[in-house]
Amino acid sequence: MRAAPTILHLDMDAFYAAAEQAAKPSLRGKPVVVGGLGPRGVVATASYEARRFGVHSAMPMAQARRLAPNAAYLVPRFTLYRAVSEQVMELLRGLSPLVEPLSLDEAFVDLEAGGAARDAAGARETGERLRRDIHEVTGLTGSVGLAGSKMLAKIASEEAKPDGLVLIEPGTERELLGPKSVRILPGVGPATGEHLRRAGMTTVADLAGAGEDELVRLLGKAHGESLYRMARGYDDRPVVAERDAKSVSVEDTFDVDLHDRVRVRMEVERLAERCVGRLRGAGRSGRTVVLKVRRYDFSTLTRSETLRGPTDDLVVVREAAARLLEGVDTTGGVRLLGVGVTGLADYTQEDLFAQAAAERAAAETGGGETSGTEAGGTDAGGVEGRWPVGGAEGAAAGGAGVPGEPAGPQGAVGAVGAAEEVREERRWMAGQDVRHTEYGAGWVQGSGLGRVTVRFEEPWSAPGRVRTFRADDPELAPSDPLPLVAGQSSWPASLPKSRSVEGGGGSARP
DNA sequence: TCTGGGGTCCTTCAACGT
DNA sequence: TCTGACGTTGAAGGACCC
Repeated sequence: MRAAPTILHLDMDAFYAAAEQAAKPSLRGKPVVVGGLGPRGVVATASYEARRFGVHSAMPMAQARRLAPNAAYLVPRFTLYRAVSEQVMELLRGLSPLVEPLSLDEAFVDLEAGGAARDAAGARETGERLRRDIHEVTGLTGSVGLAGSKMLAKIASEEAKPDGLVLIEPGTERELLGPKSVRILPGVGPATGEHLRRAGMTTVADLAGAGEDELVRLLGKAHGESLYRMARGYDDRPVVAERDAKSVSVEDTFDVDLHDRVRVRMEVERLAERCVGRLRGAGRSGRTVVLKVRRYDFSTLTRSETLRGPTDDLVVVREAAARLLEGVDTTGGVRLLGVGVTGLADYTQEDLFAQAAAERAAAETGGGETSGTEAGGTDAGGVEGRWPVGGAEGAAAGGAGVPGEPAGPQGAVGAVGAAEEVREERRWMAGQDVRHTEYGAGWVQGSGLGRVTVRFEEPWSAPGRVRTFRADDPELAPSDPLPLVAGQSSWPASLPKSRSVEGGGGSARP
């Protein structure tokens, strides 16, 4: 434990929803829910207005719609969130070289390493200045926690929400933690919480009083020991700036369970392509291929195969995934499929060719495959953190589904199809940025039946008017997100190209 | 109309080599 | 040569986090 509260935890308030409200003046002060719009979507973030109706993260979207039928339901726009996140992280890096991002909207900062604060007063002033800067640059609010450890700084920022700052003075930790629920400690989720409750422990003080041996007996060595330390306020985990990923994976939940074995195999191949695209985008290769299957009854199983050496070869990964699928019974239906690679190594050319050659020789498949690397590289490469945008298709858009089999996630097929058939019907997602040659910038409020409704407004304008167009109106085009604050010179100039065909349909106001 | 996606870490068990 | 102890590795699953 440090002598001064110089670990800072920043947590942006209802980040995705707040960014949407900042971008769309007509939604300010209104309930906004961001998440998957398909029949199996869940809530990613709800604005504070929506939370008053009981809507919260990870809730099934259908349930959210029942609780808050008049909220705006939007598909996530990671392009925007990433750009705003980068602005925030840049401000944090101005405070210290030791910044540990946890996600797009959260990070730890070691203020001591940056010399930004040496005592409580200095830390508080730095935190308040940061909050002002964030609001000035992004138009959004964030909550700041300051303490002598990561655990306490995170608890402090939670207490500070929304739009506040809380500092925990060293020496007050146990008194502060004691009466709180065990669930505030990192690593205590629903299962561990219930386990502890059955053992008669509901507060942090109960854990501290139980003793290390008892917690180890209940939860195992690693978990028990770390929890005992945390319960007494000890946490010496350092802020770590750079972390190498240990695995890369992609998965898709289908709108309707898949029963056709051929279709299942095809989806596994597509997932392998996307996975390898991401792997290569990160300049990595991996040794263990993992197949994940969630069945109709939500039971999940994984199968894995470790290769002789690391690879980033599409053919190798695809064939390994296909072999793993052979050993899985899919009768009854498949709800989700995933393909991942673990045991990551840094990419080397030698590894690639040696492994590819060895695997091909061993498998003796050949089958007309050439190098097969192009598909993986161009498909979904580099697009990470995607929401299941495909889930919004089919059911909501009411078109362009795959005949026979219900429409599932369509990322790869959609993109390929669009390249060949430019005249194909355009699809619009609720919340998507657009530009009209006459009316300017706006966003899709809803679409369907060959029509798209657009609200024309900008982050710095008054709430705008709504107009409806034909879905194939040539004057309407997808566009990149605008900065949330007018005249942003620091707004990332090279935003990823907007993905116009990644989903469609749905409505912000059903 | 129940329950996403992308991760990390830990535990258990079995196989295998020494 | 056989057997047990032990460490390592791989496979699978579970809990947790955002």
